[in-house]
Amino acid sequence: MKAAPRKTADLSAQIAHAIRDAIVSGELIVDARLPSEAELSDQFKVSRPTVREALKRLAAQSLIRTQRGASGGAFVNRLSFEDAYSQQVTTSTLLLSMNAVSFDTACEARYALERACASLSAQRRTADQLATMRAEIFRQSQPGLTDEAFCASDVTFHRALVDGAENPVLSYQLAGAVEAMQPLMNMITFTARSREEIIALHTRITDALEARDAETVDTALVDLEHYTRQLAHDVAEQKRKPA
Amino acid sequence: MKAAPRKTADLSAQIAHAIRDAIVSGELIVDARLPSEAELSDQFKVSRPTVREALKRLAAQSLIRTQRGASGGAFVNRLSFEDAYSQQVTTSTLLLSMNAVSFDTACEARYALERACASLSAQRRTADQLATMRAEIFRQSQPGLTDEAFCASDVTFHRALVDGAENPVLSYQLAGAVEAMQPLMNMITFTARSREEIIALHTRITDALEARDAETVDTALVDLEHYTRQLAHDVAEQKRKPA
DNA sequence: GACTTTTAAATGTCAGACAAATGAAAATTT
DNA sequence: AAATTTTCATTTGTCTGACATTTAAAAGTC
Repeated sequence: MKAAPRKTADLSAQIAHAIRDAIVSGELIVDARLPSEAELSDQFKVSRPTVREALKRLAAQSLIRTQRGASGGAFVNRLSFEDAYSQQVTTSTLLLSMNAVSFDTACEARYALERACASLSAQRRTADQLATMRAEIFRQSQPGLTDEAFCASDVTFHRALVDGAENPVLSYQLAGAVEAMQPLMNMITFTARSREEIIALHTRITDALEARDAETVDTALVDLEHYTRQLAHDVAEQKRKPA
Repeated sequence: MKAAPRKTADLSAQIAHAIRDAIVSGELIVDARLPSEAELSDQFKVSRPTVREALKRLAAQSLIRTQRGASGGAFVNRLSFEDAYSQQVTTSTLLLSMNAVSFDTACEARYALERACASLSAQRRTADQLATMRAEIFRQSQPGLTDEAFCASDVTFHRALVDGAENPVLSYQLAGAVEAMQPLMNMITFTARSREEIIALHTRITDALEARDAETVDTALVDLEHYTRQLAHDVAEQKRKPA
């Protein structure tokens, strides 16, 4: 953890980078306590506010956690899947909203990833996950449901599908993508007719999953992707000439 | 962008959250200039160092950039695919190293995602990408290559395969996963025999891609996954009894 | 008009101080 | 002696005020 000055960046950025490298390289292991802010100030020959800014940068990435009081300090954080997942959601959401990624592109990516999980889910799905999916299908069929609630249920349904793969790395990657797309999905108004269609596809997916029929799950997901993109396309058309 | 106090967290965390919400909600658009640190201090009724800590948190996530001098300040950053990608690499790397994700799990996730891209790549691959892949295959066949260089070339090869899908969302997601696995891959010693096998599979993939034969690409990737996992398994065996 | 100088505004950094939390040791009580 | 309370040192959180540095625009000069 030595002060390796890179380019001419802020001191706080340099220090954050140095500490981050120490963590990534394993020099600082999980739950290890960093030197106190005063000690870091001495080591890096900077003031305490500068050290603090560096530590806040790391805290923002969930790399460290801090605790006040005696025997307190900054500790290397074990990055949980949840932390990683929420960071991914934020990043993906911003990427989608700020870079004007088209709905088609996002949709294609999402279903491509989801289909990658599907074959694994077909092998490994538990009764629990099937129950979750069927419960969400039931919820989706309730007449009084708002569009937002319908979409939220949709997310839960697909998360269950993804979690069925029993691979936390896949779950974390994909769940981020699915959730990040929710705002875009919310912009689509679901008519009673389109909900019916989606529920039918969800049922087809769940049935196939129960039968461990990977191929049918795959084709159903392809159909769902096409249908979703068609819906988005129709909404865009309608907006252009709202006669 | 009002001061909405959440729980009993640090002030800097609260402020960072408030500003982040303003960005995500679109209240602050790309390239918009935030109020100066002094003005933010007044608005949130905190001191400048506290505001600065909040801003550093946001800077760590590439949500803002700062510029010194007159007409300088903090600006909402357009999150580039590159920024998102490097964040994803960091997060994925830490997740893999700190959570003791098994090689099998990581490998399975990686190839599942990669196969998701493959069918799209088969449709859209350009001559350029094919050329890159063949160049890397050639590099991999050079006898003097170190294991690290072999792995690096492997990453480049697979990135080209993923980029062939012409879907930046997929590229950003998957490239992170592939790169994060490199340290794990580096731990595998590639004998001349195993390199030969891998090169043969890479060639099979590239040929199939050139012929736009999605199915063969898929099966070749399945074979490559199995072979990679077998190699890792053998290495683990060898370590247990290095007779 | 083109160039140079000045200036004001903003971030970057520093120093010192106090507040608040917290665990451990010391003192007190039972 | 055991249990409880008090004290205390350590560490982060926050504030105040100041100065350094950068930078673009305004003012001045040729």
